[in-house]
Amino acid sequence: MFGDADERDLPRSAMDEELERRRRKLALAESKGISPFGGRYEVTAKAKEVADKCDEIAGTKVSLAGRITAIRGHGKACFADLRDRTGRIQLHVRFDLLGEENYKAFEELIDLGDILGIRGSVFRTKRGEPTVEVHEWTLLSKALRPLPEKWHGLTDVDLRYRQRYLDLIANPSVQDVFVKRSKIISYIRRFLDERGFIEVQTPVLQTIAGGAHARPFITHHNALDIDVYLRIATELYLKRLLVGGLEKVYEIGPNFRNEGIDTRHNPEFYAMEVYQAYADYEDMMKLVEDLISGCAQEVLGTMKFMSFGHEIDVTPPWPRVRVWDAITEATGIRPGDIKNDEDAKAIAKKLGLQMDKAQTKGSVIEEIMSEYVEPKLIQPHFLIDYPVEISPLAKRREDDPSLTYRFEAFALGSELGNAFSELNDPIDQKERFEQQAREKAAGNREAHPYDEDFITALEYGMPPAGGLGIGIERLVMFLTDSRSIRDVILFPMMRPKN
RNA sequence: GGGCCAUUAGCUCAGUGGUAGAGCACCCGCCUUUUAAGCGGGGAGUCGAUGGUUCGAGUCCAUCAUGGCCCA
Repeated sequence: MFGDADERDLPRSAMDEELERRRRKLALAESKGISPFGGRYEVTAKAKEVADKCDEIAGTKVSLAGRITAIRGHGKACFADLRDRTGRIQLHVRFDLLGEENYKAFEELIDLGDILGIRGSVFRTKRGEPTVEVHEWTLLSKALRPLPEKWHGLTDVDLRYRQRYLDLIANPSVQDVFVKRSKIISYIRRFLDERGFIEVQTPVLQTIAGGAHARPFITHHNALDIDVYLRIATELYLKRLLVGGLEKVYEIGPNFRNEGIDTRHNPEFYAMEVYQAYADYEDMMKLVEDLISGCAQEVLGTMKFMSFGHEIDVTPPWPRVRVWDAITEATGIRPGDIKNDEDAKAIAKKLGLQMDKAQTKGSVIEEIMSEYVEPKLIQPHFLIDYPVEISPLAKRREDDPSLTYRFEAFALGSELGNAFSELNDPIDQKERFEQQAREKAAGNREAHPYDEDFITALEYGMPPAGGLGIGIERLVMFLTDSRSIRDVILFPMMRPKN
């Protein structure tokens, strides 16, 4: 009496039934001699082009390919939507044009989500919709799983990031962001190439992870039996190329930082670094203004746009504010108030700064900046003349050796770029590394590591130079009004399921 | 690391201790210019997981998992 529950009687979920149904259709297609996963297909038109030029090309034959995203049955005819990279176009599939067998095959075999090639002629319906009257259809790929819901799309952020392909299908605006990302990177390359820079590739696997303050990922090279790090920056290698005489170089590529994940941080991100011999940080400020305003003009068609609820204007020139002027204005604290680490601790206490890092002069200044100054910088600004303690690779100011020729570009309270006149004095550089080593010993895990070979390179002579780094994701977020870095990275880092 | 919130059908969401719901999608029927097509009918669930409280838990409690927001 317990053994008679046949497998056929077990409850099956809607999903099981759907998968089974689609697989049956696949088998049915094969039995009719129709390949469910077709091959090359000659495409002569795109959806948007047909829609835009509908009246101009009405009556002409076109060939399109794309995914079926809606079918509206009408008895002996049906309307369907076909989506390609450019947009959506309506199809009209008619019994009287295809004949009984072919029309029935379409009705029986095609599901939402299938990828089809179609040939037909362009017309406009009574209701004014640009449409392709289908003469021939070809199954190019059978979808074995159903698409997310057509009206609300896919909103579950977990699913959106883990199954980005579904997000891209269900939410067309997501495609726009990544097309813009592509255009931004492409513009940067064009901009720099036109100015005589050459793009280079330096190691991702490094034995000393320098050029920034961050903890690296560690991995292991088996043949050499050594630990190596994924790079946190490209800076020190690019400067070696200045020593080598390449003079104007840049690199665009991934960096890796072993830190937490939030709306502004992904452990893997893209950065652009540029170095120009015989230039300085003034040149770099000009370059940032021209690059970002030009990029906005190229990609958005304007230098004034909405981002994070603010009307942003990136038209050059951008205001410049000295770091200490900004700190004094915001807090009343003057450079003389923080002469050493003891002063810094007292100031931190007075301001109620809660810091998990060691409270050194440099780190307290950084904390004051991020707490009191940076959030106010909504329109593009340059903060200039950073203290030497937090700028171990930047050249000292001649008129005040406690400061450097360094700036950071800010907008919407967020850093867009970091640049300086590069330190090319090997003796000073060595002392800065030694200072960083002391900070490391004092517990700062993000202190810059000592790089002996880099010192050696400088000893051969590096031309004075301006250098610049820009985080690509921050720039894309800024220009596309994206609230999370995960919205501008196709496959952001996620904790694995199960 | 701390606080708050979310997790229910493939998707989007209702459901405040007493029979598991809707829209889309899916299946069947009608329909040859519709478009969130329409009309009629139907099937679909490990209510994130594990414990607990209770006569009875999607609902209350605890722990855990994943994600989001805020804080550090």
